Amino acid sequence: MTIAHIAERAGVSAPTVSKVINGRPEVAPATRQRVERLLREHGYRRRGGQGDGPAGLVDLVFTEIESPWAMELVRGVEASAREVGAGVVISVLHDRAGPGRDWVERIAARHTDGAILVGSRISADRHDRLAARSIPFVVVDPDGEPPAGVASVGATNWHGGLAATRHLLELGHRRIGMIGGPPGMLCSRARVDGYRAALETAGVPVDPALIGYGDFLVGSGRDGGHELLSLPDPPTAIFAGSDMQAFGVLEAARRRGLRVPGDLSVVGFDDLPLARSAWPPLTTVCQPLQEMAALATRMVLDPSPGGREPRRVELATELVVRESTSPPAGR
Amino acid sequence: MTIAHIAERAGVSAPTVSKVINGRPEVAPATRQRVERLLREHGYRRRGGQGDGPAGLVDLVFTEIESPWAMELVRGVEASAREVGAGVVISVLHDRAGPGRDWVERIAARHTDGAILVGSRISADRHDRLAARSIPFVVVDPDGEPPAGVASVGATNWHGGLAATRHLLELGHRRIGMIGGPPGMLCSRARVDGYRAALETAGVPVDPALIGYGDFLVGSGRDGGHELLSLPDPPTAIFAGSDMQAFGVLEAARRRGLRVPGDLSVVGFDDLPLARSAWPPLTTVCQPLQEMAALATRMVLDPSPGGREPRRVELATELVVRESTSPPAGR
DNA sequence: CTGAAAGCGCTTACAG
DNA sequence: CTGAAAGCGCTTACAG
Repeated sequence: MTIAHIAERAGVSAPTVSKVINGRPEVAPATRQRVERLLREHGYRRRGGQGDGPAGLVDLVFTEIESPWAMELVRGVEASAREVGAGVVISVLHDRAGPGRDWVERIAARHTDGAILVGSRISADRHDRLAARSIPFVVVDPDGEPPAGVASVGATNWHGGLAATRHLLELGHRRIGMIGGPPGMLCSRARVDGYRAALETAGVPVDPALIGYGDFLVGSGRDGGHELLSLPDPPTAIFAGSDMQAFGVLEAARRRGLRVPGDLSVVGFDDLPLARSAWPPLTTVCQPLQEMAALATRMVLDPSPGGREPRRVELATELVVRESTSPPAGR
Repeated sequence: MTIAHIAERAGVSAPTVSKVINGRPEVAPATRQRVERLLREHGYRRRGGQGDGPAGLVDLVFTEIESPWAMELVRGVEASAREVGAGVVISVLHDRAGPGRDWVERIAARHTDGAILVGSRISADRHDRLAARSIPFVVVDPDGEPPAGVASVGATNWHGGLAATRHLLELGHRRIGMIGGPPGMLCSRARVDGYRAALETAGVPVDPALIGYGDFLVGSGRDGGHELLSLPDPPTAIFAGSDMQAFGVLEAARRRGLRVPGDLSVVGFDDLPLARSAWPPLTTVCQPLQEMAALATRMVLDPSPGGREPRRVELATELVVRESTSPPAGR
């Protein structure tokens, strides 16, 4: 499928199609739309010479890569990209607002076969530009509700939050603190809502003073932990929105001379490899990060000519009980 | 610099140059050599059309990415690549023997601007192929002595091992265990040699039973820790070749009911962000991973027309004393 | 806003 | 083993 083919079908000349692809301004809106639609329908790809073929590249775009959490995703994407001989291009946005205006042009210039966005937004404009160049893409753990027609991959965060909180309730805890991730992120909100749902189902009142928010990193767990433990009536258990936050809570507890789980039970979320080596080994909600990454990669790289309609997939989470939880001291 | 220019200078036709670049067999050895030399000297890069310019891609090749250690390198490379608008392609070899035969062809096909190899070997064959396509490359923490003419980046590992061991000696320890990384890796051997040098300088005999080797990951620290602590005359301090191994040692100590640093002092190597959040906060040797990565990226991406001769650079390490070390119990 | 013409860098098929 | 010729996909400069 070359520029000439598209031009013929659109009833325009090759140069005009070239201009549309390169985002030149001097094209009539109606023409641009007609050409973009054909480009998309035929899955046009630039070929940089006689028989270049696809570049064999997936773009993996993070907002931050401070947590080992990101590495799990990298491992998953790398492994499935390798299976089909593709390379993985990593970039870091440092901004949850999503990729900038010229991002699509940059990745198109390197002939990327598809893009995976992690934890960011995707504007309608970026979405349209990707579609015009038929670069498939998926959002993992989107920040906010993605626009209609955007495929996404996540985990059953609500269920995870429910299971974690239920576990603490079953051990006999009644004052259970929660330190969530960024409140704007769907995955984070769902975990908090699962926590609330478990409390409400058990007839335990939800105390807003027991709910804090952070950024999924160690520091926010430490700060949130100190805050909750300074309360006049402190919690006997804390559910953290991520394993890193849980590590921060452990640190805060130790600094205050509290033993875990004797004086304070702690539950994390993610089940990073490190959770097993923490002290005490961390009870946490396992989300299959590598599988999520592999699925996103396949969605983006596999032509699957029939099923091009965008999907929203949530993979199952599972509570993993280790040694950081026990009945509260009073019992 | 186009194929036509090279052809003119080599006194051959453009198709012949094209054949050399694409590794076609039907070129006389003498011609091939002459063309390859010119290609290299002029830093020829394929341009996939009128004004494609460089692809803006750095290949970052790991043998494994299980440790958060790898993420620090990724962060450093990504940050400096971004400065010059380049993307970072990550791949994982799962083999310390280095990249396979067709690796150079694959990265050349995507027009990579340079390659950074982490912790692997680079064969003379791969080296020659990279040179023929003038793809600059650097090895970070090479496995074994790299061939002559290969640029490398590392840290002052020997000094780090010396400083860590000296610190333990100054605290009064005399039986100091060491759990090193893979004995084949230069960075690992240098740390062990620094340990030996410190002991010898202090007049403390080196006991081979106190030296173990592993793979830089948590598991090998745990296993090595248990082994050392099972000795009839166990060490009062352990120096681990990496922070992850030190975490494993902490785990082994706790499983045996030993307190750190009361019953056992532990020193790591790397100073990962996690070292600060460990319990107790880990005394460790800081190596500037992000700076090492940034330097490697600049070496590979910066044309620096004058200074093309390969360099070997070691960045300084520094002991960071936290709370996992103290005088031995007897004192 | 559009396209015929010229041009770019590269590759292929084939004659020698 | 080599290269003149033809061709590919794309872009640019410019006339209308």
